[in-house]
Amino acid sequence: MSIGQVAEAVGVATTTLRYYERQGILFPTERSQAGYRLYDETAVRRLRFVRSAQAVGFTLDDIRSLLQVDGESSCKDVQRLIERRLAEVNAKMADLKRLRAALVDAQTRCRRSGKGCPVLADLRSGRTRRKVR
Amino acid sequence: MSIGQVAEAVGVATTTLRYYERQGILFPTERSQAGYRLYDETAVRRLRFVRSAQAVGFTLDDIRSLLQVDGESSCKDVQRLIERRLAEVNAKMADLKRLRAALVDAQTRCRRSGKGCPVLADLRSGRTRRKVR
DNA sequence: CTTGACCTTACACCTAAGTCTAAGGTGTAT
DNA sequence: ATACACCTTAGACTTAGGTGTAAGGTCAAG
Repeated sequence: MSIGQVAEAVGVATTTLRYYERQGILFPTERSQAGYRLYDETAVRRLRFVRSAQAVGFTLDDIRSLLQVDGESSCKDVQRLIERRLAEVNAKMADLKRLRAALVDAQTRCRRSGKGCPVLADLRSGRTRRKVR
Repeated sequence: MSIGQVAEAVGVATTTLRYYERQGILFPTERSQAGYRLYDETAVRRLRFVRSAQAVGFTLDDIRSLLQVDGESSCKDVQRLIERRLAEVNAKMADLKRLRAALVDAQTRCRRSGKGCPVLADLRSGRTRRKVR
């Protein structure tokens, strides 16, 4: 398969495939006599793997290690990555919850106020919500 | 206050303060005769506000609009802005929830498996969870 | 045999939120 | 008066994940 066919099959730009190659993530199995990259079916699967992993928030760095692990090691490395990512997600959600509470609070006070803006007043007086992280 | 004092007070690099100035987010109230930036207390409050907002994922662009409202606009604008932020925050949280569910699921299956990695197997076979974001 | 779609390379550019560097001016403590 | 910490500017660099451009080679169809 040519680079364009693989790209088409997975829904990715050909430039992205070349980029992945530079990043050590996906290589063509061979080159045509004209120098064209030639891929086989496993490239498509591998590429889909990359995109799925990205969709779940893994970086290309993470994915490179995942792909290196792929084949021999137990789940240990994968679990470590998941754990780390999960901690990040949880922290972010806690942050967002706090922010949302603050916004809802501001909204409520804003609606109740007859004149003047309590939120602006707060902001000006520096009464900001507690510093996060 | 000098740039260094403000930076120290808020726990930010002086270079960051100059960067914020270039970005139209925080300006010194005046300059010393030598050209040194001079800030007052409101700068510290404003800066803390910026850092809090950043900590929960607002971009400097977002923050600039928030701060612009601060100066002159009416409560209506603030409410509109709050509404928009709230929608963004809720969307972000929904994304994160979906992401977390996928991660937890992967983790669970990972832990249950005796040998081989079900996550890698899944991803390799292209059986991905629904795409997030 | 030329047009158009596709491929190659190398290199520059993009966003975001800064950080680093060079080359120089200022303020103060000893 | 000199060492040292601090300040100034402009401009280049950083990370991540690519995108865009220039200049050219290849392949199939008409």
